[in-house]
Amino acid sequence: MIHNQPPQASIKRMSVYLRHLNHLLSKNVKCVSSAEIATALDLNAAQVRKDLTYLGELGTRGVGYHVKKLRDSIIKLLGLKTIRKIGIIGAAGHLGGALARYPGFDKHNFKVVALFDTQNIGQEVPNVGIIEHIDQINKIVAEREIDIIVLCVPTNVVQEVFNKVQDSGVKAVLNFAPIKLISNKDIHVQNVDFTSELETLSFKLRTINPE
Amino acid sequence: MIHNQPPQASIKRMSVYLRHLNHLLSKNVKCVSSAEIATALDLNAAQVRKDLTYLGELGTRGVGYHVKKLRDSIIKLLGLKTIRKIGIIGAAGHLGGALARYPGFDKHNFKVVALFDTQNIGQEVPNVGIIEHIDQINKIVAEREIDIIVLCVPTNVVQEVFNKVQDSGVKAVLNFAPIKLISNKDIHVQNVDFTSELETLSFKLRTINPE
DNA sequence: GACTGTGAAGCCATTCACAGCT
DNA sequence: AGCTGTGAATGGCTTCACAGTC
Repeated sequence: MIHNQPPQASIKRMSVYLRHLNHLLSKNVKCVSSAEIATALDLNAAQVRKDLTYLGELGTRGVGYHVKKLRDSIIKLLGLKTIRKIGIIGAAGHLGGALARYPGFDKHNFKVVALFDTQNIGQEVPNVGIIEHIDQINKIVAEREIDIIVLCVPTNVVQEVFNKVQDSGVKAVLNFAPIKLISNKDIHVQNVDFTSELETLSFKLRTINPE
Repeated sequence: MIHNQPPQASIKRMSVYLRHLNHLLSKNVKCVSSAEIATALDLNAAQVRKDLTYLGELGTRGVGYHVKKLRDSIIKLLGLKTIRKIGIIGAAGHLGGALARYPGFDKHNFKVVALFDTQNIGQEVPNVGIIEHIDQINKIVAEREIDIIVLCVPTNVVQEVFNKVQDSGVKAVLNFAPIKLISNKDIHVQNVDFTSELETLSFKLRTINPE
């Protein structure tokens, strides 16, 4: 059967599968069934199978999936065979600084190669690098072949900073500010919005414990 | 018309509307149409109207929506009329520390009332509080009426910590670790998974720039 | 004329159910 | 027997299109 692009929802789950497969590999598990994956991740087994067919027909009927093959296919699908290079803007702030020091990037095939801010220029984050001025962004993006810019700047300046990022030629942005960024170019934007998640929790609490 | 509970997707957008309405209020805008909201937030106007009817029939045909009334209704729907109290576990870490210092909580009707860790007990986060040992969680949750626990602990211990959190009687958890938490009680869990967002970006980059 | 509220239609994602391998 | 791959059925969300109101 010919497979189209996997839908957005499947892509999100691919990340989740990838982590679980890494976990299984670390426990030396060689083979896994869709039902086992579904149980571990609280999903439907049919959905797991349907998602995995976007990778090709990797399973063996009556047996299951080969963990390593599956993992490698997901890494390939997600474009993680080569390490993705990240630049963090707002690295002098608390959140930016925390991300710069996040130890999990290596394991996930990402690498922080640049730190930007308008303050604390020259300050070093051990094992990562030195904070550089955001005005250098065009040059540094090109030189270090940055794939993704992570925006950790206050909400009131994020649109302005985002405009500079667009001009730098970067094609993907991860935005931590709780605001919809307006873009005029073809640039991919994903948002991490913990405020919204907190408000969702607040709503759910309300249904248990209404006024 | 009788309205049921708004669907999950609408709740997520309520957060987004709330922020936009706050923004409009700060610019002294009194009245807004569904089309204006839709343009600003990159949504469909019919969807905005449908979402807003979950709040009741607040609009005026031919005119639009009263910004303040709309805002108050969303705050009520999301259960944010009373401030929601937050406890942060892993407050001695980089991410937990950054969240403890996040200045946006006030504006969003959340308040950090407890900081937990197993290290750096007694250390102070200015204007927030002192880091206390996680073994105190049951007592502190009850005393300070904590609504939501934010988990900023390393992936390899998060399930273990989550088990303690469940026993503490808290009813909502925001988890920053990239793993599916297994729960045995009725507890609401939302996840913030920036690793997954990064992998989504990596996938999108791949379609521009395939191997 | 402008804009809301909403049934109906359309679209996407999930789940079912079973044929097809091993 | 056990498990995958997948068409068909279902369910949920989004968008259309227009009647209803100011």
